[in-house]
Amino acid sequence: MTSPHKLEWVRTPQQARSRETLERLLDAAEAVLAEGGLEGASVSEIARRAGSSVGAFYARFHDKEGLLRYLFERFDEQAEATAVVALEPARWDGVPLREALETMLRFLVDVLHEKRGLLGAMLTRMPTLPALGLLGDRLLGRVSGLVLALLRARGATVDRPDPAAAVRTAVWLVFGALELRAVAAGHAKPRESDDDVAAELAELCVRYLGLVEPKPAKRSDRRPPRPKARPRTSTRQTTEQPS
Amino acid sequence: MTSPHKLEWVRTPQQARSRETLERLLDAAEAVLAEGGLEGASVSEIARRAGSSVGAFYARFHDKEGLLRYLFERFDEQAEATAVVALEPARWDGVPLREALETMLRFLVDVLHEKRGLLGAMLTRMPTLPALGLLGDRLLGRVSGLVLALLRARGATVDRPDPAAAVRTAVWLVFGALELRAVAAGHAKPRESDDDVAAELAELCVRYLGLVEPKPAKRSDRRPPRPKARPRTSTRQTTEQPS
DNA sequence: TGTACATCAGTGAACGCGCGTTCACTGATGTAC
DNA sequence: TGTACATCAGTGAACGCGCGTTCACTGATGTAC
Repeated sequence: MTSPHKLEWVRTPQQARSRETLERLLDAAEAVLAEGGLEGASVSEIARRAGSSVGAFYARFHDKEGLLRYLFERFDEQAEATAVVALEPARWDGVPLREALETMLRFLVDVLHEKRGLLGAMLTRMPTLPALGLLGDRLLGRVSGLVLALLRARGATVDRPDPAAAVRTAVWLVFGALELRAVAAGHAKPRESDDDVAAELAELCVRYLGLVEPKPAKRSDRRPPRPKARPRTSTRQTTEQPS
Repeated sequence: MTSPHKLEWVRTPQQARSRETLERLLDAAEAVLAEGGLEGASVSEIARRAGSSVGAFYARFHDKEGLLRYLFERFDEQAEATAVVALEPARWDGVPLREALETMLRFLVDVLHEKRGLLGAMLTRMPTLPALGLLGDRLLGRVSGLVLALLRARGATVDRPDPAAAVRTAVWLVFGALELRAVAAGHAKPRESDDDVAAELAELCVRYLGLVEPKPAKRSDRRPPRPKARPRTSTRQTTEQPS
């Protein structure tokens, strides 16, 4: 809400009441998208689910496109903020690389499944909205950079001529596969368990990147991993920095 | 046209003239899907592009849903038939595994890009049409089986506890990543060249599966690879067996 | 604190547009004798 | 081969429905004095 460029997509609320309405509309939109896809997400349905009205919707957004753009941009911001927190080297002090990878990937499986409605909508809109592709590209680049930094901070070596490019490809592979899985899933549970998928993707990273970690110093203060940060639920903005 | 279950989605044409109209409608539908996605693919637009009329459309299909189901099923059949031909061990006699992989993956990049409209539509419809997910699952299983058979026929070893599962995962990764790339691309050219992508995916397969091929027998009749089979353009059915 | 007024927020019926679908009709093809 | 009829194929205007969007109106909140 504080970033000024968002004024393009949403009419800034002036009172607490309308801010709440806005949040409810956003939550409802994501819920409806997850259940019925873009086709089931009519403005009246979104308003109904939010316990609001069509008029209230248009008091907040210039048009339906505005809602979608706002949701996409918010997703991008939340994803990046979460990645920054999750990939901070300090968070994984004393945790073996493979375990760290698995924990992160398991988390990613859940997030992408939760956001499958939004992801599906983004995929649908991508051919028409080239800016969306750029958004995805930017996020991919940002996450890859963070992963590379994390690996370097741990002193892990990547057995590839161009580690940066290889990491980028690995991130792309993981996102592509999980996005396909999440969007294709619908409500049905896929055949492989989420844990198995996370473990396999960790295996993929280790093998594809040729990851080797230096022997850990046998410190006695090895802490167990702290629980991973969850992305903010859509009722709050996630622009604050990681602590 | 010969498989009887298709009668559900399409009204079998009786004359050559109407068969041609049907083909033109199908081609137009794919073209329109590729350009404007599901949203741009109205019945009147499809008919217009086919140089036909709305009435002619409904003479062939019960409804719009019928067209989509037919296209999806035809894609599935063509994909499977192409996979059978492309993954036949004899085709790759004397070709090193890595080169074979790269050639096949390069081909896959092109096909998925060509079919990006249809793939996008399938992704959009998947949450609503659970049958589509099953279709994808079946194809994934079938292709994985063929890949595994090809590897075995060549005497290549897979350094994984459960080779079948690992191959399946690899196929899933490749499809997911390429589908994301193709659908997200729209008309813009992605940053990495198609050749680079194919090479990287080959690297992925070799490393992730721990592929090792036995030294080739130094036969003098080592033939160069025959050109890969192209999938049939939509003006012909692809139910014939590989020669 | 109380009152008057301006602005913000929300409501839901109404409108117009584009879509999927139908249908009365015309033209082309095949068949019987 | 020619003619009469039946069926197949195609046309495009018309219909109805649901969608996105607007707007006249009511209610809530904030502010000036």
